[in-house]
Amino acid sequence: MDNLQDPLSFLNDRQKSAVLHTEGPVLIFAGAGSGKTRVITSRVAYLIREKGVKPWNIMAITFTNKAAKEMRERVDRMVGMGSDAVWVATFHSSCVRFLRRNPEAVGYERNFTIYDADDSRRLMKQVIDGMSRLPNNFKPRSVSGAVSRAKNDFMSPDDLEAEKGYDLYWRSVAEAYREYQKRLRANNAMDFDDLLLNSVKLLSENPEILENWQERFRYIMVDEYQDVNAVQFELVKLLASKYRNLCVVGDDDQSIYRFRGADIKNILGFEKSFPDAYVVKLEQNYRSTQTILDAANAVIKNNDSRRDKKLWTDKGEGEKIRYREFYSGYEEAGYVVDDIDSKYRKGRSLNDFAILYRINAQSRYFEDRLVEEGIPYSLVGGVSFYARREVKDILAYLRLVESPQDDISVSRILNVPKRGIGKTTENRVTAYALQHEISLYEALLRIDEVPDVSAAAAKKIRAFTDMTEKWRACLPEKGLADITRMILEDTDYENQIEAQSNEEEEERLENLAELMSKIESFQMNGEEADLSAFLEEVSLMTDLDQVEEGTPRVLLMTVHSAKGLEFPGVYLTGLEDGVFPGQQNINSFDPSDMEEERRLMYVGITRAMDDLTLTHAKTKLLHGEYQSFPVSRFVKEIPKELLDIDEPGGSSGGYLSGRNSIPERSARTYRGAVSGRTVSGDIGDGFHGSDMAEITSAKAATGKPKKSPGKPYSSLIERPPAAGAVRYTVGDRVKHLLFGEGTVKEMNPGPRDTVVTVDFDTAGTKVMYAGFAKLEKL
DNA sequence: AGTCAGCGAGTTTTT
DNA sequence: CTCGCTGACT
Repeated sequence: MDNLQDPLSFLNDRQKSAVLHTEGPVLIFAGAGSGKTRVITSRVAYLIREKGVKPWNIMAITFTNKAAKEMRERVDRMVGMGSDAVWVATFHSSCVRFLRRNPEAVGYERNFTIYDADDSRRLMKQVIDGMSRLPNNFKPRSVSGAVSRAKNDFMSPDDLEAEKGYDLYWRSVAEAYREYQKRLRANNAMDFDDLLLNSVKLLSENPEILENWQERFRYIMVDEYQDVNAVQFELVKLLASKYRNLCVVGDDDQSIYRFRGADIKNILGFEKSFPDAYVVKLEQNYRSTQTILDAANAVIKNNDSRRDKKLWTDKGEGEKIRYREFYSGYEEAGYVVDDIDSKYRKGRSLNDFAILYRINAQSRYFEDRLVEEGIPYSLVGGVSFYARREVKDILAYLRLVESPQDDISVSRILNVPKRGIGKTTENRVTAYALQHEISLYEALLRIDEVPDVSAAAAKKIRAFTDMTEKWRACLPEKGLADITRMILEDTDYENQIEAQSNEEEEERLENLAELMSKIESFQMNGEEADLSAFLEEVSLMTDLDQVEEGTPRVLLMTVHSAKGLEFPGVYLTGLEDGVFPGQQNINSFDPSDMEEERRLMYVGITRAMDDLTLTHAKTKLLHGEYQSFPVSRFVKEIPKELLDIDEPGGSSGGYLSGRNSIPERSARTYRGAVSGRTVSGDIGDGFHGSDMAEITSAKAATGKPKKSPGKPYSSLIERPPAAGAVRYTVGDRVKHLLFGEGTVKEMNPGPRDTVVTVDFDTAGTKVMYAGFAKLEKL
């Protein structure tokens, strides 16, 4: 006990009061970096050590596995013995545990499958394919989104139809929704929304089960409360309604998940649901310099719907925030990477830096540059490891072994790798299954009864089901890892990949090896490391959860992913009006859309501890076309005196020429890359300090201009245009493929190519590279 | 049954 | 630009 920290040490007065107020509802407004995790963990420790509360009567809910993991570690450290009985989990994994205990109460079997967004979209596509008379623009993606939003609002298909059924589109959404739910049920599967929804159903319809959990969780704490949606709020209310010891911690200014149903009203209106709530505001920030906080405050104060609060720190003023403007995204990335590089040379760890952007598509520029410079990086987000095709294929096999009712998995792998079971056969089996209301797999087992299937096809199908049955039979004695190996072997999966001999082949095999080793270490670590536990863990895992500490590397991620993290040096990039904030939010009629973007900016700024750099590229490749963007309105909301502004004169930044002074570094081998973007091999030798021509020729020399993040030179590097392409001059009328006709206003020699400004008759003024614009003189 | 070219469309953020 | 789908061809 003695080596454990006193729960109240290192807390300021406000934090202390939040910890000491253990009974009844508590609402903590915790500004960015105000030590909220410390408050929650201290509270847990205080409850156990000073109030004699049993560890198993305490629940702490978070949104991400990462947050849960961090909280778990800190609780362990502070509480010591018995801390493992404290329930620390995410909303989703908590729900899975509720549902696994009483699946029958919501009409499911214990081994139900969890569908991720991709599975769910596939199912929706099947549903839509089976519908007649579709409205225009009826795409799985948008329908899935609409259904998800309905679910997050507790709306059933009937509700949806009742509310919006006058409209053909929404009537069809309701119809698809109904069928989608039916099929989920038939597949013994739940999507992410169902995990929450069915948990609420379970608890609200079964008083004895609810009572059981209420008795268990006498003290409940919810982190990132601003992100809860209606269903999550209901769940929390149900669990807390008996003892009412509910402590929620959040920051309305950091609510950035509205698009997936999070409702800021839940935190702003908490006192309406719990009028006796004790409210604490934590405004002292322990993370950032005053300058950074001033900037954050200046931006966020432009939002109307928020609790007024103001972050402060005693950390001192610190450096000014650097604002840099560039002509292109390429230059922007060059600046950021070079800056990191020079700090790295001065002894800073690469772990000190994060490059943040609004949209994942922007990562390319930075990846390319980091690869050129030979700087290790990890990319969070994008296509996550478990969403990669080959990984999902193998997981689908495993799911099939676990739950034969899972039609989505069956149809995914029925002919993967190719085994001669074509679409025609699949359609026949599917029709038969639908008709007889059996699962696809069941129909495959009864292939002899399915009409019109050739003997040859039936034989192949029997080979497939025999294999599956064998795996299922072997599972109990062989275990997860061996079964996976058997699957790989029996399906000849790896050889099939090799046979394809395209350039992703190597990467795919690496991913499979990675999956295999993940499975092995999973099996080694847990006591109940069986197939279903693995599938469950994997289905709730995200990229961010896999970021490994240790290896020094720069992190690249979206601002969304960065929430909850902090870095000494942050590069907040792509600050263009139209990108951040995004065009659709600029166009939106709903002012709260812009407020959400502004909160995102606020989150981005407040990630920085000491150094913050804001960058803006005037021209960017978006939707396959160069477009010019003005600086983000959010940058303009920051008082000038907080900024160190250095706008390079003219269109070419001075830093590019300065690059030549960067000495060569020996080639470095690095690996890592979350999300399977493993970067390895000798990279960057000989090309440092190169100019564009060298890079381009080096590219040509490799003979592989194909873009692949794992390989040195991406096709996204802007190349010089074909020579002699420019046949017009200022004042000429020209025609553009997309923008139509216009007049050339300006032509400036850029660093690599002539920059043309054209005033289009209908599309407005565009700035573009002559080599790319392919303008035709009229 | 499988392959491949050509076309069109879509692009935010994620548990 | 890049993905995914369709449809024609082998």
